[in-house]
Amino acid sequence: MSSKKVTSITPKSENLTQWYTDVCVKAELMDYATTKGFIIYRPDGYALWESIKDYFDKRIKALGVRNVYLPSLIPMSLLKKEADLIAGFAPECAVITKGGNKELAEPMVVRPTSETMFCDHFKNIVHSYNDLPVKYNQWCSVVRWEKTTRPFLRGAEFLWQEGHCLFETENEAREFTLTMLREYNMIGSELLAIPFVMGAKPSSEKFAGAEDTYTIEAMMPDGQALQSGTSHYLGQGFTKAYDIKFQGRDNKLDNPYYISWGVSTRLLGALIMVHGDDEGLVLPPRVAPTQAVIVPIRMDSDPNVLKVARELESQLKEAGVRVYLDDSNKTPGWKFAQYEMKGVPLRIEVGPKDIANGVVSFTKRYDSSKSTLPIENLAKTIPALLEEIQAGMYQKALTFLNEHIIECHNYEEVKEVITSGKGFAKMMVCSKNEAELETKLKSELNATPRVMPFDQRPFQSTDTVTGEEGADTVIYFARAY
RNA sequence: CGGGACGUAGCGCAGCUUGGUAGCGCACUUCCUUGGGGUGGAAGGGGUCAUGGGUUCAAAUCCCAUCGUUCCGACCA
Repeated sequence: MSSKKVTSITPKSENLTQWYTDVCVKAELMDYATTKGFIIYRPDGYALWESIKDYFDKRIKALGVRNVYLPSLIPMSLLKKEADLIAGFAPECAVITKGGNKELAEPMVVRPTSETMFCDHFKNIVHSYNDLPVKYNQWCSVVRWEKTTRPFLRGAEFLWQEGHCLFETENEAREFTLTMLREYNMIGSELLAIPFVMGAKPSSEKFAGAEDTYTIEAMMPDGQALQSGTSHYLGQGFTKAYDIKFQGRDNKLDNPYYISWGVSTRLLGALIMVHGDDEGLVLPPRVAPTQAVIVPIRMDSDPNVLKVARELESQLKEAGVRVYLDDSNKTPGWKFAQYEMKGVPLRIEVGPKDIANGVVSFTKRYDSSKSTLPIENLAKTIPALLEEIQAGMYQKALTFLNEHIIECHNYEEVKEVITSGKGFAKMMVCSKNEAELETKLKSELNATPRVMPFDQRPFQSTDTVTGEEGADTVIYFARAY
């Protein structure tokens, strides 16, 4: 391969964070905005979010969730009603104190999350058990005044969806909390080709005001964890604080059970990190804005090339493939590098030799494998190939995840796994030791308990660190983004 | 929020030490050439040197401050 003349990306192995930033900028997913800490979503970046949104919006509507929109500004007094929430979010709130030239009687907070606004509204619309359940969601942006920001992974403003639902009973609420977590997991398995670890957060990592927080955690290339989506069982804490009451079947007043759930544009960060390589972005076909690019070879000297390429383009479009024919006068080599950088899953080459042989050449982005397909029937074989790529990418990521969840039998092994970036340290823990363990791993290894996976099959009976008998919990510890 | 690096054309950089009114590569425009891994050539267009102040006859260059980006930590989705 010749030296990269147009753009170059820091190798992934040399400096992962620099590599990540390079890919975000050079694959034209985002640009930095003049407003500090904020980014501009460029078309190729926003398209990824739209894919996720389109997919997920259909899914939640099928579950009876309806979309709403609430104000982006929250009066300070309203936010303060739930003590844990304000304690958790106050340090990162943006506050507006003036309207026009006039000092506001009460400061307004730009929403960091909307539990308070939803609750304030819910108390007006919920009166009886007949009004339940309420299943609302909103697509919006939220603002959190972060000290340090990274494109997609942590920004002062990010796009997300926040689901807010009320139920008559605890069981229904808990069940839907987990339903949504499974939906999040499917965004990974069905769309982004990212395998997640599903499970519960230990209490120290729970959402401010939640009784239980469930998470999907992704494995980053450096073995660190990325919390990629959360679903919270909030119990009655909020509904009591905000005085939401309904008359039950027993004629008595009760507070409904509340849950909230969210995924954000952080998923784009996960997508970039999990699949990207030294050549740039690698996209799974189902989210890729362009699924296949056709590169004509020697199109000027052989007029037949462009003719065949155009036929192929319209054939594939008709078959529902998001295809792009690059008939610009750039050289093929330039085009190859360009679309690799942008992560296009499949490159199709059409040249005189191919036409003579009755085939097209193709290269899969994710594993660089090259082959040919007969030129007949491409409207069938290309979509099948794209699905094969999707599945291949998921398998590759799943293998990586499994190889980097490492059972640890003593503290030395935990230390080795964490400090050498090998992945998640899978530990057996006696619940009574959990708090102490957290403190120890936090201070000594900078690792936190990421998740208590739903798969709680024990791999030994003794506590990984203390060696005591009676270890009852499987926990993954890791460094986190 | 601490520590380091950086800010000069769309991108990547040189120029700064030793002040004298801005340059290179890529990208862009036109033409030719080439075309199966970033072709080669010719002619062009594009910059109040991050911002503000100071020193000076004169500042990209020296001094002070501010802002921004980035990397490494701490903190948080």
